[in-house]
Amino acid sequence: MDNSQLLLSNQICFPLYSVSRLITKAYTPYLKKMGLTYPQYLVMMALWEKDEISVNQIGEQLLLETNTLSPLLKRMEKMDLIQRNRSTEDERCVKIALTQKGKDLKITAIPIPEQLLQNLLSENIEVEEIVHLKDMLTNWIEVLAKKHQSAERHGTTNK
Amino acid sequence: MDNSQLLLSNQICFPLYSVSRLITKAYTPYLKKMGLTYPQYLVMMALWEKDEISVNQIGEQLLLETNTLSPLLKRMEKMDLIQRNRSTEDERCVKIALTQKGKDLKITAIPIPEQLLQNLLSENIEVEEIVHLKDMLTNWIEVLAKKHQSAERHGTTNK
DNA sequence: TACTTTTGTGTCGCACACGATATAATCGCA
DNA sequence: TGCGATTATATCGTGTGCGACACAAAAGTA
Repeated sequence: MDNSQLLLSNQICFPLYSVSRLITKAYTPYLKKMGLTYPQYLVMMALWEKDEISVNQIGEQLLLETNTLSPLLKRMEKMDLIQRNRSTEDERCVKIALTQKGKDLKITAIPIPEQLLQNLLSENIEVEEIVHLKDMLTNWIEVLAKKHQSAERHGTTNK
Repeated sequence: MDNSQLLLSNQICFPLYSVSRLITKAYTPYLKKMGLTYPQYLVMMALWEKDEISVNQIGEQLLLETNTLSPLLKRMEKMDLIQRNRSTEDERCVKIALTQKGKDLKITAIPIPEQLLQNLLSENIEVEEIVHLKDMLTNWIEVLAKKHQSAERHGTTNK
């Protein structure tokens, strides 16, 4: 029987999974200095871009569910990086706002992407290749995330 | 100050992280029928390729540490998919062998990669793009994993 | 041989991810 | 207005990942 497709080397999933973890690992030493984990760093970047957004809005940007974000945000509140406040207009919403400490951390974070880039370049990976990869993946996100969202709306769980 | 690099949209890390999770999620319904999680599926693929290998060898292929694999393999043993036996030549090694049930599961698994591929193609993602992406990422793995291994050998923990 | 180092596996603790489900607030509509 | 459907957030349970560390077996070395 033909099982060549079952070879690890022939699947797109495994390289994606591995490279994602390897890149996260490459970030870790830099983030550790700030006391952040990688997903926490993503939340901070979302907030540095636009402050005072709801849990849901963060989830839409990072493609994370609230059941992942809720505990994560509570940890970040305990670290005094953010504040969680229930919105007055809509009591269901929890607005996430940066504390001064959270805002200040941005200065420390700014050089990190450049340092990571230099890391990759020193490994003989070309800038063009990185940009190309980023654009391809961003396109995939659009396609795959849209599918996921529409599946949610129409209810995949046939209870 | 210039902080354009801090934008989520300008980083390679975030698309990698998201697409990896989205692809894993695309696999989940197929794997669920077999009672496997995604990392368990990876272990099974490694074993279908070559049976009776050590925990370490699985870790080298999947780029996972033994502290991740040990509990995972114990769960798979409880599911009667594999057997764990300490090697007689080297008492430190634990050899992982497929059970009959584990071997039989391969038949069920064979059509999965093709189905996933069809999923992607129906989203207007070209085969050439997938192959291209796979090759690029496989190259990155080589570069990033080698770096990681050499860092381990020379000891990053300066105790 | 005795002792140090390395190797292979494992436990522990912490932080995600996410499916399933709960709960309260808001919305939509008859 | 009233009430079922939807929405926003959260809790719980399970399964990874991984840093730190433990421990025994094997390898290296004086």
